[in-house]
Amino acid sequence: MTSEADRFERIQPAPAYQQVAEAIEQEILSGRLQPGDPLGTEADLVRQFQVNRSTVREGIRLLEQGGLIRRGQGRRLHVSLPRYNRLATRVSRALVLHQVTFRELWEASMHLETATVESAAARASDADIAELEASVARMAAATSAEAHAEIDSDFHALVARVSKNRVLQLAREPAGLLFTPTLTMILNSVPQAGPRNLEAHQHIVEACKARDVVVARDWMRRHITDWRRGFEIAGKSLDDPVERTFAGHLGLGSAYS
Amino acid sequence: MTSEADRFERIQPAPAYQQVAEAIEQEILSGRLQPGDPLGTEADLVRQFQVNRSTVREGIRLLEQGGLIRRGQGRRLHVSLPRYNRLATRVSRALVLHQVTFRELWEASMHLETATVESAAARASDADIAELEASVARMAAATSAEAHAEIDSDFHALVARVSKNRVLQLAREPAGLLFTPTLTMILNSVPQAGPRNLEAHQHIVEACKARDVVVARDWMRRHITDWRRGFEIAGKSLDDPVERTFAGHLGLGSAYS
DNA sequence: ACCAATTTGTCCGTATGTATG
DNA sequence: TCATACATACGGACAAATTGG
Repeated sequence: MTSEADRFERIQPAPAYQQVAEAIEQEILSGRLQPGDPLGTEADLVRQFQVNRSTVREGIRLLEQGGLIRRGQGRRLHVSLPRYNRLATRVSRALVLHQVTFRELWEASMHLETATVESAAARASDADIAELEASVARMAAATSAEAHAEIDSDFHALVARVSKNRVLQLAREPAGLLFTPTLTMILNSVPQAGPRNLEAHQHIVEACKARDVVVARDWMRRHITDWRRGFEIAGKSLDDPVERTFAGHLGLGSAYS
Repeated sequence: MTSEADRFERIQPAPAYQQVAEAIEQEILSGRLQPGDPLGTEADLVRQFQVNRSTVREGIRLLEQGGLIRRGQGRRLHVSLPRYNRLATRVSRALVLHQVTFRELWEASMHLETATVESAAARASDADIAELEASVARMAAATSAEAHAEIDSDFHALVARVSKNRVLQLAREPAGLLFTPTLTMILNSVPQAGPRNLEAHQHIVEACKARDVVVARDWMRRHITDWRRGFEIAGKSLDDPVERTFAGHLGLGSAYS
C-alpha cells in the first residue's frame, strides 16, 4: 500500500517468447515478409534472436494459432494469409462462450445476410449464378436434415463470396456458423421448413440472375424470418443462449491444423 | 505420382502439443471448465497428459493466443472469455493482409453501422444516453485530429454496445478499427470534416434519446457517406487496398498481453 | 532408389526470478 | 523474514521425418 494512489503501473518486460512473436509479426504486417515467404528454420531463428529453441518454438505457436504462419510441405515455416474460416470459428466460439442469445444471432443475421445478398445480386457473374444454381440443385436432392442444413450454410457463404465484399463476407461468417446446427433441428421438427428453405433459395438465385437487388433482399428477409418462425414452432425461445453443444460442431480438426 | 488422382490425404497424427491444446479447449467449450476456473499448474498438466513440460507449454501458448486461457495474478493459468478487442484486431489484420479495398470497407461499414445504430436507438437506456452525450462532449473539446478520430472510433464502439447485440458488436468492430486511421487523415486535409462529424454524432444521440430509429439510421448513413466524401476530397481512391501502414496502428501491445 | 545432412518433435535436467503463505 | 512453489528460460539430447543430392 502507498500513501497516495499509485500513478504508475509496474514495468514488466514482455516474456522472450512474446517478443519473438511480435518481432516476426511486425515483419509480416509491414510487408517485409510476404505471404508465402519462408521464415527460415528454427535454428535460424535461434541464431537471429539469440534465445533458446524452446523459446522460439513457443513464440512460433502464437503466430501459428493466429494463422500468420503455417507449416507447409516438409513442415517448414512460411508466412501465410490468415484464413477466413479459421478466424470465423474463433469468433463463433467466443460468441458461444459469451452466451449470446438466439435473438442477437437472428437480428444480426437479418442485417448481415440481407446486406450481403444485395451486393451479391448487384455483382453476380455468370459463373457465380451457375454456382448458386448448383447449390440449389444440391439442396433439392438432399435427403437428410444434416445435408440440407450443410448445403444451406454453404449457400449463404457462397452468396457472401459472390458479394465480392470480403469485409461483409468475414463479418457474416461467425453468425452463419452458429445458424446452421439450429437449422438441422428445425428441419427435423418442422416439416414445411425444408420446402420453404428451398423455395427461398430458388427465388434468391432468380433475383441474382435478374440483377434485382430489391427482390433478392426481400427473399433473403423472408428466408431469415422463416428460420425464426421455425425456431419458435420447434418450441425454442429466442432468449436462450446459443448452446455450448454447438461449439463442438465448430470443427476442432481445423482449429490447429 | 500415382496413376489415378489421389483419393485420400495422408493420415498424420497430430503433434502432442496440438493434442494438449485441443483437449483443454474441449473442456472449455463443453462447459466442464468455465471462465475463471483455474487450469492447474504446468506441472499438473505434465502429470495429467504425460508429456514433457515443453510440450505442455507449446500447447498452452496456442490457447493463450486464442484468448481461451490467460495468466492472472501470480501468472497462474485460468480459463478466460476471449476478448472482443483481441478478436477484432486479429480480423482487422487479416483484412489488411488480404488487401481489401476501401470500397469494401466503406460498403460493409455502411450496412453494419446503420444496422447497429437502429438497435441502439431502440434500446438505449438513460445511462447509455449519458455515455453517448459524454462522448459528443469530448469530441467537441478535441483539439487534434488524432484525438477527434479516436473519440469517433470510441463513439461507434459505444453505439454498438448500446445496441445490446454482441453479434453485431463483434461483426462491426474489425471494420471500425480500420476506419479510424483514415479519419485522422481526412480530418487533417478536409477542414469541414470535423464539424460535420460532430454534427452527425449529435443528431445520432438526439435520435437515440427520442427512440427514433429512422432518424438515427439516416444520420448514421449521412455520417458514413461523409467519410466517403472526405476520403475522395482528400484525393484518395476507394479502390486502393487498405494500407499495411494501418496494421501497425492495431495495437501490437495488446496482441499478446 | 539409396544415403547423408538437415530439421522438427519431444524429452530431460537445471538455473533464476518472482509470487504466495 | 524465510521457505516453497511456480513460471520463464536455458542447454543438451535423440528419434523420426524431410530434404537434396
